[in-house]
Amino acid sequence: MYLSNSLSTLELLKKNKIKATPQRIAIYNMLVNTKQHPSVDIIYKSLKKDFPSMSLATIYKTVDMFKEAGLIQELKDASSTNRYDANIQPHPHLICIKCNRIDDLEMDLPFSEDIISTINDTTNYTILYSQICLYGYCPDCKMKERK
Amino acid sequence: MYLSNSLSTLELLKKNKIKATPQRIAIYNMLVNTKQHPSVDIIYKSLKKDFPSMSLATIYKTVDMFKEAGLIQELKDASSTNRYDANIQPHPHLICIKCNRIDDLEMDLPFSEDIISTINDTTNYTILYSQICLYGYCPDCKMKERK
DNA sequence: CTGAGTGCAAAACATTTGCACTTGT
DNA sequence: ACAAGTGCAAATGTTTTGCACTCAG
Repeated sequence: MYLSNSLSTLELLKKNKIKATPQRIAIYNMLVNTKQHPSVDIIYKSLKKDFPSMSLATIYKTVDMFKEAGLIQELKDASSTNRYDANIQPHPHLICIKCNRIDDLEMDLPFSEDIISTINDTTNYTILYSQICLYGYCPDCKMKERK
Repeated sequence: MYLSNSLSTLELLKKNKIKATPQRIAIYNMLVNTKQHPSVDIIYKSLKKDFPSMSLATIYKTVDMFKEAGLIQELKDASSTNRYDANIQPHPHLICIKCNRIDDLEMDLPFSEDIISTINDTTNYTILYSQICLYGYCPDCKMKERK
């Protein structure tokens, strides 16, 4: 089971001082068990069967809270819709500009801590996190596409 | 003048088989003359004095067409609003998560052609372009922020 | 002259908000 | 018990669309 060697979702939320409601546990579990980088709407549809009355607003509030707590990361697909990832390790994303599918790229991050420090020094920004997005056609859309 | 050594906007549009309307010329000129990565709304407000009847829809259609033609690049600020840049050289962006200001980072792109080829081969994606976004506080917001 | 472009208003979405009701601790 | 969370509906903000009018080539 996915939690065998780690905290249960309940414990994780408590550890982060987040009140553990069934909805929040379900949302986190869904995110941690998929590689699909789901949108709020996908989360909503996916949990609909277990929580028929769950509202989109709850999911928006929840993912926002998880993001603030650093439990998940937010990214945007090619059409700008927010997508969520329970893998909080910075890692490049492959984004299909046709179907909006998002995959992870297994690769080292080009921005080391050193580089971030240099950027902070030279630009006067305070960089907190970075994202690398590679846009193009996914394997499926590549075949259908002729341009 | 900014065009002294290059094509006029009129010529550039014609070269790209884009019908050169006054609106399109004005939008492109505005983008090429700023480092601010403006949003559609900013472009709209900025051109309002010269084109009082210009509509937002025209600007949306125009930037989309320019993007498809490869004349500008689109990026998204921290709140997801689309922003535009007439500098089509891939370059990392610094994005303020408080005021949504976007600056360019003068730095080499970590993704060389070689790396893109490798990614294309190993992932079966066809990568067309990439974006590197560094999120944090800009110099102005850094000072105001206390957290 | 004619198809492409523009402006307007309405529509379509994604996301946020206010508030009464419910629930975890 | 009570502050915090949820669900609903309405509001907001951005982007898209349909269509009659206009204009660049």
